[in-house]
Amino acid sequence: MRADARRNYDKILATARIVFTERGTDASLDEIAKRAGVGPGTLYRHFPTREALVDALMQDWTDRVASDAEAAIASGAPAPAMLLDWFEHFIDHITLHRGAATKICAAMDDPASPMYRKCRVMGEANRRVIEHLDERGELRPGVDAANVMRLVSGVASVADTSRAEIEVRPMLEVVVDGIVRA
Amino acid sequence: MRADARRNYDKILATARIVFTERGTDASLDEIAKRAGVGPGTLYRHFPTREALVDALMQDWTDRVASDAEAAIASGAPAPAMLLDWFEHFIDHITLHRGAATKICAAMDDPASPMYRKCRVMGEANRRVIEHLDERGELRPGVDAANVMRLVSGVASVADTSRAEIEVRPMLEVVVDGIVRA
DNA sequence: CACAATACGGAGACAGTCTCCGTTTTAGCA
DNA sequence: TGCTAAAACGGAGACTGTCTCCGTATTGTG
Repeated sequence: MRADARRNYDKILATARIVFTERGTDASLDEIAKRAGVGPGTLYRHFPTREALVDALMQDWTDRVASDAEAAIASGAPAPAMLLDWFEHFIDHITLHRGAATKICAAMDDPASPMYRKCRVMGEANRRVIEHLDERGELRPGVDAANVMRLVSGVASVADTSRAEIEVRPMLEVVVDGIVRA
Repeated sequence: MRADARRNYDKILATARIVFTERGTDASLDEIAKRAGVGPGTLYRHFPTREALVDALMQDWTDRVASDAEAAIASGAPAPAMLLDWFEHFIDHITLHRGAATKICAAMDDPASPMYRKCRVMGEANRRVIEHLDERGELRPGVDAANVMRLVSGVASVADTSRAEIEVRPMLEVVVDGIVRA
């Protein structure tokens, strides 16, 4: 990659991070280009779709999500506490920008999406937490990790979509009660 | 309302029902106008926003949702079966068109939305089912109906958003397990 | 330093939203 | 029925956002 290309790539990303935070993931891409001081052509060459740009912004999530999962497991807390902690971290990650959670829900089961690989990493992290607890015998029989992830993403999506400030905690508590052994 | 106005109103609604089903709730409003044989001005006069149009299409949901809730209660089934049945009906209603569930999630806690009143009716129906079961002593203490509705809407939203065909049943089972008395 | 390869960026085609306002239709009334 | 004010129509067009094409500029390598 040429030096000027790299420069613009980084500039666009930094600007996108700001604009998406200000205005949500539906913000105008041309505006991002303008504020980054590049032409729209440049933006679209680096990021052919909005999704590709959002995806690039999530670069470092992947690692953090995985390490959050490991930390939760390592804590050795009882199932309910461990799950709540893990779920809240999970939701924090996928609601970084308004509208992000919904996009991730869409990408989760769509192998064609550029975000799909990251969703798989998140799914993997989640699976590890669930399986760990399952091995400790603290979950109901038949709990499916993919299913749990969808459910938690749904909670994130509601919170993300809603105009009002929604408390996710009470919803997560229901989910937790629904999967830990009675 | 003048006769020609009524005629156009109905025509637009009928066309919107078709187009939204074909293309989802993001379809072009001008296209709906064109296919309905009216000018865009006419469409926007009757339905100032997309949301107002979607809302008008949901006209008859309200009644059906309420009667579904009554039917569920009248069935006298045990809590898990009654809830599953009710939740599935609920989700059927709010996923009538692709993208509808997400719009409803947004409207649910936004009194300014034209859909807000309908959401309240749905919320009321849900509350009745939950409270009925609570009175029968079959729910865990502290279950909050509004919270349950958000959770179930989240499930609907995930299923609606996802490219793949998601089974809602397993998710609903988790929710049910999370609210019925252990 | 020359020159190919690479990248830039903005003009503009296209699509969707929404409004304004001159024209047409309707309904009530003489 | 014929007239008229009020109501409604509808389409031209302003505006905004997406995305592409291609002439121009920048880079880095021999």
